[in-house]
Amino acid sequence: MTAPSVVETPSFSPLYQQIRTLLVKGLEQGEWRPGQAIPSELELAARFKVSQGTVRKAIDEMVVSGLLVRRQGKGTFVATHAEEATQYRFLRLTADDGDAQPLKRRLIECRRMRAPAEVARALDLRSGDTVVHLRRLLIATEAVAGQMAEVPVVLDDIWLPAALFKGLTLDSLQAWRGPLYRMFEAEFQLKMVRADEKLRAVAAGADDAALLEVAAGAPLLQVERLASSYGGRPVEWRLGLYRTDRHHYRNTLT
Amino acid sequence: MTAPSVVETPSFSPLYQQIRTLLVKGLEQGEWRPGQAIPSELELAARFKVSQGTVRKAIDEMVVSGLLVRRQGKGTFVATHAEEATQYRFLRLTADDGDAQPLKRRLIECRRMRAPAEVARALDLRSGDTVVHLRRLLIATEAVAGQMAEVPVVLDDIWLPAALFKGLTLDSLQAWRGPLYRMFEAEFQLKMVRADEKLRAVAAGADDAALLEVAAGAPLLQVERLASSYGGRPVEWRLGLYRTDRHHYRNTLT
DNA sequence: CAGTGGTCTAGACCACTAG
DNA sequence: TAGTGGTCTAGACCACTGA
Repeated sequence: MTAPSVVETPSFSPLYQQIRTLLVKGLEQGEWRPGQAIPSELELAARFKVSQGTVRKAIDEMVVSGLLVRRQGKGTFVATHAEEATQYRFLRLTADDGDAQPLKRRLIECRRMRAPAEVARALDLRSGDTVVHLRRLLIATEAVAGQMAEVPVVLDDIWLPAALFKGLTLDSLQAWRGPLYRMFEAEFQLKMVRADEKLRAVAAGADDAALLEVAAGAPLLQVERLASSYGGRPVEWRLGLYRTDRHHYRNTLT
Repeated sequence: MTAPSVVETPSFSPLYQQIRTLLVKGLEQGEWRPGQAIPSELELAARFKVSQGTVRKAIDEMVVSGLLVRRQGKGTFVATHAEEATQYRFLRLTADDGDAQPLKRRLIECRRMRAPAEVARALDLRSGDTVVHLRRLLIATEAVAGQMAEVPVVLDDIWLPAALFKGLTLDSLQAWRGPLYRMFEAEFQLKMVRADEKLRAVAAGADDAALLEVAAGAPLLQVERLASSYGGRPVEWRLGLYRTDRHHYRNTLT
């Protein structure tokens, strides 16, 4: 048989990469929503006029990069922040004693503003564009001196391009029960696919210290995160301050 | 053709996984050393009596996990810490301005001792076993106030099971030019394959502060690392203190 | 040029899921 | 049972490397 061609995408790259590109485009355009199944491998092979193996290889890569999830006997599904075993897929903070109590959320602020220079640069906006600024606490429930107590562990400042988050208000946020990224997925059709973080140790300022219930000047782990959606398009910039007296940030290198 | 079998490994798992296991065993036993080529795919297929595609899939996984490296037209090679583009494959610290000057090393200490409880637990030793304790600085050369200056950025305390590092001395370490993990590979046939890190923000103690040339109490990024070799066997435990005033620890989530 | 990894096909059979 | 992903084969051709 002669080599098939995917006429829709010119340019020369392996077939399976072209197919991956087409599938990613489908995800971007919402052809298949998070949690839904994409067509079967044989169906896609027929549609693109390639063999099942080629489709398989394209899907393999997307599975590795966290875009899709396979379930044997059922199908291949669009990855979602909804049904993660762990509530927070991107949060690398773990309790030292390993217990994984769910975290409580407390929203402190939600307002629209002109993008500060640093935020505009990170989100690739023009310096005048409007952003939504959120500030919130994540609170752990843990045994302290024999008593169960609520201890704030994360203070996040979050900036979002207002153009992408129309209708986001303090009320709608407070009504939402569940992780932010799940809400972004459900309400704004924006799926966070990748995040790049820069970590530093910093001394707590007075305000942040008060919110996190530590002494001013106490060491905190600062996590600067740029999260992006399918095309690598930056969609959120956040600055987190983590208390690491009873928690730590875990990472694996290979 | 009837299904082939790999008689050497009973148990039921996919053929390609059995082959991966055999290849990993070859790496553990030093059949192929870091930097060397393993046999070609066709040769391995013949040896194991499977098709090339099956060997390919086994190798694919090992490439993803960083054990092997493919070079088209040349062969498949055992990954090594020797010829990394970046000198330090496992060091996630980056200068804020992005410039990647090589770091200088200064060895402060190398002595044998009974394993402290914490170290013994991490390295899976009995609490009486001997360990080698190293202490060293990594020093960056950077422009400070228009002048090039040497600034200490990392202080590492490193513990190694003495039984695995016979003959390691301060002199031999100081004679070695290059990353530590390259030396472990070359001198002790121990390749670091994986590392698990726990990050915290801490306040600098007096001694550490002096070595890193910061004020006592200054915030530092503490990186606890357990590095392991092929079988997942822990081989090194280290506690690093990173200055993050001009550097940051980078990480990508997917 | 021969030898390597890289892509692609076509078809077989297995393992799992669900009606 | 039908439909899905998972494994495996055999063989074709391409792209790159180095003698």
